[in-house]
Order: sequence, then structure tokens, then C-alpha cells
Amino acid sequence: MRALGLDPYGQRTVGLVTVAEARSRYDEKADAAHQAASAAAKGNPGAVVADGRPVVKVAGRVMLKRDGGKLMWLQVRDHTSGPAREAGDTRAETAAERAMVKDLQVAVSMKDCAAPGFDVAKLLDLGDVVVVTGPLMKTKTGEVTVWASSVALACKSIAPPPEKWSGLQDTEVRYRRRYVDLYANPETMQVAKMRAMLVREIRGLLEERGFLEVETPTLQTLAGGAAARPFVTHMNALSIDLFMRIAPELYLKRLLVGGMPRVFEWSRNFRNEGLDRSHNPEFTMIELYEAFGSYETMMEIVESMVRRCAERVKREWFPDEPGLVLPYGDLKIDYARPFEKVTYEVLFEKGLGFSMHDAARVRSEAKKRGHKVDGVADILLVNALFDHAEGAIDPSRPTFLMDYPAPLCPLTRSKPERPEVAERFELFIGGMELGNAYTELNDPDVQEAKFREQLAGIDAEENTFRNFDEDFVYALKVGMPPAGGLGVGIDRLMMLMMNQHSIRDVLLFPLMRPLGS
RNA sequence: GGGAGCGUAGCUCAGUCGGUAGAGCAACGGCCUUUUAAGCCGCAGGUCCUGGGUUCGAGUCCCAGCGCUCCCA
Repeated sequence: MRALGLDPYGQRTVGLVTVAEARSRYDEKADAAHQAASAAAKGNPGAVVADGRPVVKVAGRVMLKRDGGKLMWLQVRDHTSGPAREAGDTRAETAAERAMVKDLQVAVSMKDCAAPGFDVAKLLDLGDVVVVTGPLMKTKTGEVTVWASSVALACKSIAPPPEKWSGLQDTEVRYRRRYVDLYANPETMQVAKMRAMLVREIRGLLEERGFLEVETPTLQTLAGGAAARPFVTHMNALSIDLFMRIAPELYLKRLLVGGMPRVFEWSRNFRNEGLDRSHNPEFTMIELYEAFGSYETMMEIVESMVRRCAERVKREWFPDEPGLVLPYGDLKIDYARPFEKVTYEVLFEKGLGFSMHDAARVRSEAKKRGHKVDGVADILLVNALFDHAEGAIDPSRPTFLMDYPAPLCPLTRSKPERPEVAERFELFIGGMELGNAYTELNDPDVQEAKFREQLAGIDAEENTFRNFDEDFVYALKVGMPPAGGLGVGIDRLMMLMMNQHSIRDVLLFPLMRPLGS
């Protein structure tokens, strides 16, 4: 390539359009007129043929090349396009793929392509990125094609590309080499784009409602706001250990103390725990707090948020289907209907067949199921049994599980008229816990007592990272208005919205164990 | 944490009872101006995940480890 005086790594290019845009610019009439003019000029080699066909300049990766000697055919892909789906293709087609246009065909003719375009095309390998210019026409089989007038190499691909028919299927390689996965499996690209769209939807909704987006520390001297093991790092300048945040909660509440009425943060949290289909060590939550709100206002917000995301997915991927129903595996989830609400008490009885207040029954049932009962408080046995009741939630119906027993939620306000019931809910959809909300505790004395209680019950190892956050208690002493707080697991929401069943499929670069270690 | 499965050429995968390491595609050299996973001829390509063990002989059987996937807690 260099021997021919060609630059294998290209130059800045202006005036590019996407594959999708190029397809949409095809002009039937201009193509027909040009064909007629060409036919009329046949046998008259000197004649000038009128050509009103739109000309496009497109950049993309070469996915297929059919070299016919003096005429070559390329299939070129960019972020707007995907593989053709012909009859007899048995591979599963997803909604994301259905929403894309086909890769663009390019014909490079020795006669019509300006030098050195034809020679460049001859040397193309699958995976190279090219810039082609030419008029849009249709072949005799009806496929929109750029009849190249110039071909330039944007970058050479030295690494071998995935197989042209089977593609890249190995999940491990897809995660490790996302840069290949993104072009080889267009659904990956569509999922990444949709994630960005949904982030905008959520941000838009919160801003419309007067929430201020803030940024609070990721490196913290105390890792609070959740019960999780943090990552520890060291700061040389101050000779202190720091923790990666496990939750933004305690900082966001400080902002309410300062007088911000409504705040939210996209919070990348880090938890030094296991990893599986729904857990990555770093993950994204959105947390929001509303002064003078409650768990009921949070319920309305999260329902609106989820519905708005579903509307966007539907608009992009299922524009022709009625209603607001999205698939999640075998489930069809209807986001138009108001979400279900069920209290802890009612779900317990529904799932287990007896009342959580029947202490004797709770005790005997817990024993029967192999739980340790001696010296364990009734309410903890209720909670242990409750795991079996969560299955009674219909996964195809978005459901608020609400009104937890107050002793299980020490940092939550109780209902004014029922002190034994905490104003807390969790949102379940598709069998996943998506969100968690409270009417927040704002009594500094209660908060301090709960902190001390928690610290008393932990072992020596946990004690190295769990510390009493005196400043937070001080902030509550300054005074935090009553408030509603909500946390939504964004990665899980993305899985649900886009019908992806592993968190790794909604993260561009999930954590992978290093190779060869 | 428990269970199951997978790991063979750049990619997708075969590999029988333990007996010389295979195919398609990609790459490489040719031919071809309307192809649709183009076709035809030729050529080349291997730490069979790693390490042990059994055996005359191991991709195959056994043990341990590594990585990934799925299911369960």
C-alpha cells in the first residue's frame, strides 16, 4: 500500500453522511432518468450523459467484498447500519437490529472510479475503513448502491476481522474487545446508543421537575450511605486511606441541609463484592432527594421515569406496535398501566398463607425452613420468611412493594399514624429490584443512635472501613427538612428496557479478570 | 458459595473405540464488469487453555488449576 504511494491511515474528511442518511437520499426519478439517458447514449461513446442522481460521501467499515475482476462490490457498515437479513437467515433478529438500515452496498468499477480508487479497492481487506463518494443508484436486484467515483482508505485494519457470516459470538471476546463487538454485532452499538438516550430522558424529566444535578465526592474519607464493602485506596499527599464511594446518599442529604430543594446525581458506585449477571463492581445509580417530599412523591417520580424510558424504547425500536408493552425474555411488560402497589404485610400473607403477626406460626415456619430461631427476634424471622414471599410478585407487572416493618428500616421515617410501619418502598419489575425509596429520617438523635447501634454489631474487619460519620449527624443537627429519597439502579433499568439479561451487556467495558494472571 | 457446560487455525466449528490435527470463512497467489455469505483454481495456517498423571501411544481417559457461560443460594 505504501509502495503505491497510498497513506494507509487516511486524512480528515468533510461532508460525510451516515449509511442511514445515504440510503434515505436515494432518488428513484433521478435514477430512472439517468438510466434512460445512458441507454439513449449507447453506441454513441462521446455523448455526455445527464446525471441528476444525488451524490453522497460515506465512511464505513468493509464488511464484505466481492471482487469480480473489473467490478468490485463492497458492503460498508457504520454506526447506523447492520447486516442484511435475507429469507432463510435463521439467526435471531432483535428489535434493536430491526430498527437499523442495512449495510450500504458500494460498487467500484474500473471504468468509473477515479484513480487511485480502483487500486485502493483492490487492496481492501475486510475490516478496513473506507471513504467512498459516488451517485446513488439501484442495481437490477433493487439494492441501493453507491456507484463509486472515488474510494479512499480511512484506516487499514491489520488485525483479522471476525468471520463474515457467523461473526463474533464468543461472549468473552465480545466483552474484552468491545471495539470489535461494536461493529461486528450492531445490536451492541444500538444498546449503547439507547443507554445514552435513556440517560437523557431521565435527566430531562428530573430537570423539568426542578431537580438540580450535582456532583459529590467519589473518593471519600468515610464510605457511608449503604451496607457494602468498599474499595480502599491510599492518598500519598495526606498519608491517609480513602474509600471509593458505595453510595452518594450522605452527601446529597447534606445539600438538602444547605437549602437545595431538589437534587440528583448520576452516581458511579464501587462495591468490593461479588460479580455475576446483575452485579459489576462499579455500577451506576441515580439518587435523588426532594425536600418536603415523601416516599409517595418518589413513587410518582420513579413510575414516570420508567414509563418515559419505555416510551422512548418503544418509539425507537417498536414504532409500529400498539400500546406500551416491552419484552423482557419471555415476559411482556406493560408500562402504560399504573404500577401495582402491595404492602409488605399483604404480600407476606399472600406468599406464605398466614399473617406476619401470627408470632407462633412465624416461629414454627421459620424453624421448618431451616432458619435459626433461638434467641432471634420475631421481626427478623418474618424478614427471613419474606424472601419466599417475594416470588408472589408478578414479574410482568411493575410493582411497588411498600410499607416495610419499621424495625427493618432504621433510617426511615415511620407512618405518622402507624409507627410500626416504615415509609419505604422497593420497585420490582421483571423479577429485579430496580429502585428503593424512603421518607428520610431527619432526626439527628435517632440517626446517631442508629449509627452507634450498627457499629456495635460489626466485626473487627468491617470496623476498618465503617466509621461513625459525625459530620453527617452534625448536618442533621443544623437541620434537614423532611424529604423523600430515591435510588434507581440504572444498569438494571437498562437491562430491563433493552431486554438484556446480563449487566455486562449494558456496560461497554464490564470488569473482566485479566488474562494470563 | 454449590452444580452443570464450554475452551481445537485469525473467526465459526467438527474430531468416532485412545492410533499421522480437520472443514468452511478470513489471509496469501491467480481468473472474472450487476454481485448479495459471489464463484472457480492454487497455497499456507496449530502451545488442541495450562500443569501433572495413566498408557507403547492422549485433542480424546484421570487429577489439579485458569478463563468464560448458564443454573441455584
